[in-house]
Amino acid sequence: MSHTYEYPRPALTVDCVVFGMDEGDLKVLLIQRGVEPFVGKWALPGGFVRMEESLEDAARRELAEEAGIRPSHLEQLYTFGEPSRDPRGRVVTVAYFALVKLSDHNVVHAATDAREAAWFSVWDTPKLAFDHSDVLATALQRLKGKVRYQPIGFELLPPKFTLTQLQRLYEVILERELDKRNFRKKILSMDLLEELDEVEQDVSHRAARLYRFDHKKYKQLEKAGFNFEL
Amino acid sequence: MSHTYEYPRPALTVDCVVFGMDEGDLKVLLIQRGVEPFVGKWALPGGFVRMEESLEDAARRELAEEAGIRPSHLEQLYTFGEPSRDPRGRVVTVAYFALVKLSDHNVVHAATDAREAAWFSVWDTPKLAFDHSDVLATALQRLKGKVRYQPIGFELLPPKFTLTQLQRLYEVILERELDKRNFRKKILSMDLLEELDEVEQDVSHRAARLYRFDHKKYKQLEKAGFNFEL
DNA sequence: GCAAAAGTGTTGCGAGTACACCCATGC
DNA sequence: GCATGGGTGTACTCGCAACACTTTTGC
Repeated sequence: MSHTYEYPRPALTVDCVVFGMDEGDLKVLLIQRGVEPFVGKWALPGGFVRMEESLEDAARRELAEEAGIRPSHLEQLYTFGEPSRDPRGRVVTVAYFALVKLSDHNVVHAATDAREAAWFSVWDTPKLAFDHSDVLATALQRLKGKVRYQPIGFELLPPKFTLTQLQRLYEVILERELDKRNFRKKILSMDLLEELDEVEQDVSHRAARLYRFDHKKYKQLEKAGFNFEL
Repeated sequence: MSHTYEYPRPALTVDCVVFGMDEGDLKVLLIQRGVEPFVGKWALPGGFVRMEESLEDAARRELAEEAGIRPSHLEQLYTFGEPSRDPRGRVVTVAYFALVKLSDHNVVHAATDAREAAWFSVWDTPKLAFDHSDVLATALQRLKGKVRYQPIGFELLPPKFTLTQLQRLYEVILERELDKRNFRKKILSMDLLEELDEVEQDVSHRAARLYRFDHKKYKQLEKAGFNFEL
């Protein structure tokens, strides 16, 4: 055991920005804090990293514990380590970025340890604890950038979706309107969507055809040098 | 002081991948380790984060201490935290990505603490300590991706450079040849280069005109919604 | 029959790519 | 005078953006 171990160390946490799409509204999962500091304030789900788990495992564990959520996409976002970011002392946090299908039974059970969990529109969140507003802003930026050149948007939709749903998703994330015909042309020409023999139900107008994203085909095309774009 | 502080914590380090461009060869800075583990092996410069400094400050400090280098570009790359990545125990490292102008007096003094520092071609490095090969690979990927949509390539060149130098830089990083006329047309049309009334010296052929990258103009255009691309 | 959303093609423009020759300089 | 790299313009292609009307369904 080396001498380096005798120096004081920053504490290490993970925090997760979990996005979900609810009927054309982009939501983020927040937890109401039950302990000091910032008791009662809303914050990103997260917690301390244990000695024997990887960072990603820690993120998954916290999400399961605090909200009963198993994200369909999870990636590391950024590490925040300003000395003053936590009033308790030096705490460095590795932020993760997650996408979930709200359709799944990801209906957010109340958390294990008496805190509350809830979905907020990303355009209208309360003031957050710590530097979590910065973390959220960074995550939004990442989502906006990445959705255009990687097909991660599908992780926010139910397995079967209409093209209009897909278009709305892009419009909300990119914060601009898209042309219906051009959008359909582009996305269908990539040949990544499986056209199903089903239509949406219970709508009071012409029912739209349902599609499924073909993960396998995408992996194949990707290996062959194909690049998803918008 | 909360109970959370009584749990054991991972140690926290920073490691830096520093790139330099040497006459058409892309180089990375490595340090020969002077202490266990991996004594004598080559590794990325780095070290433990102190309690009172930010992560970026830690990266800058280590670069100054170990190699006397002050990078012209420094950004966070990725955080590596597999429990088994360090034989001494749990060590999480925040990797940084740096670019330096080799022309500057960044000639790598021998390091402070008896270790040696040297530049290696990125295509021909020795086996590295820890998971530093993964870190290097991640950094190369980032450089390759980022150089196309952000004008960071200039941080690898001397303040005054020729268009051919610039083109070689892109060719080396992107690992493909570019067309001279198209390259010049594109880069000049962005109006980011200041055409100087000077030419390169001491070449045994027609001397090329020198240019300078206009950082100020770029910042302005960026604010106005301009996007650099290739 | 009316409201509401689904579905469907064509055209013009601009950006990217491919491509070859003469010029200036040092030796 | 020859070797070495510097410097320059055009034509074709393809992808992107703009744009409006008919169809289906529920009420």
